[in-house]
Amino acid sequence: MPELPEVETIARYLRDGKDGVSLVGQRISTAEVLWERSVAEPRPAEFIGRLSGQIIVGVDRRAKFLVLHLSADSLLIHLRMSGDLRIEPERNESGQPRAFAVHDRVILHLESGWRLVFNDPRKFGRLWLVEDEVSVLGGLGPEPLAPGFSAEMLYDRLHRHSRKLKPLLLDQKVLAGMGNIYTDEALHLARLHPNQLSSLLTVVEVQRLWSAIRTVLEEGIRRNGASIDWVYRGGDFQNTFSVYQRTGLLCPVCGTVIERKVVGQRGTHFCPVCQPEPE
DNA sequence: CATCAACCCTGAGAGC
DNA sequence: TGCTCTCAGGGTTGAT
Repeated sequence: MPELPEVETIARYLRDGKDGVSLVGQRISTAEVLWERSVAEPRPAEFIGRLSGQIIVGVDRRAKFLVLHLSADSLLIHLRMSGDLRIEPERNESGQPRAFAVHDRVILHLESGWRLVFNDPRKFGRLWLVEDEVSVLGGLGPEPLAPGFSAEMLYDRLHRHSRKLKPLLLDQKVLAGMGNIYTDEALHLARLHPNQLSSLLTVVEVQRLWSAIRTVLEEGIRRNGASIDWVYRGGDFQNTFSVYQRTGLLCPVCGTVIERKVVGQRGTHFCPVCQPEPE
């Protein structure tokens, strides 16, 4: 499930290209919507009409959103659980039109003869075409890897609430980009229990958490994200997990058996010794 | 304000 | 082998 490092990896792929094909500078000829609910706004007919003719002038990431800056609008894409994007030629080697794959949902045809395909088996992903991206992204919390994001800022945000750390870190209004994997890994590295109440954290504990969050996210990006389940993106961060999906295996730090419990409706993995349960 | 259930979906894995 | 059942997971919405 794409989180900040995976989305960053995809953004770089779209921007810098792999086979020398980048989205930047390309003009959209038209679009196809194969599953209407994948388009959050506007209505599919307007979505297609407004996209046609626009030029992709830049590709960015904000939290877990991909942001395609177009000549007149912004196209925002959230991959949610199973979404993926690929760039491919419209025609195969023999010159025949390339067939769509199963679970392809939205297609942007490019004048260059290439196309951008949004594929999403579980249909949770969404696309927004908006004039002002603030209407969608406005409520997001700070980027944890931004240079200006300090431990003091995190302390302030944690102490504004009295919530369990796990659901708080997953809350995109508090901090943008963390998902289940990197939250579990960061809490383990920071030696904090997922049930720890945010308002009770000391300065030293917040400093540890701040550092841990940045460490796991940077390592995730360095490894091109994690490839888990049936979604393979070429990343290998999954090989360095300390706790995530390692229930019953041994903690790499202390050798204790990793436990799993549901916290805030999310499967949560932790080491009961490194991360002692608070009172 | 915090918590929780339901919802949106499909495929994987378990159980039979 | 092949069927049915359960469940994960991000985010939103509505109820408690």
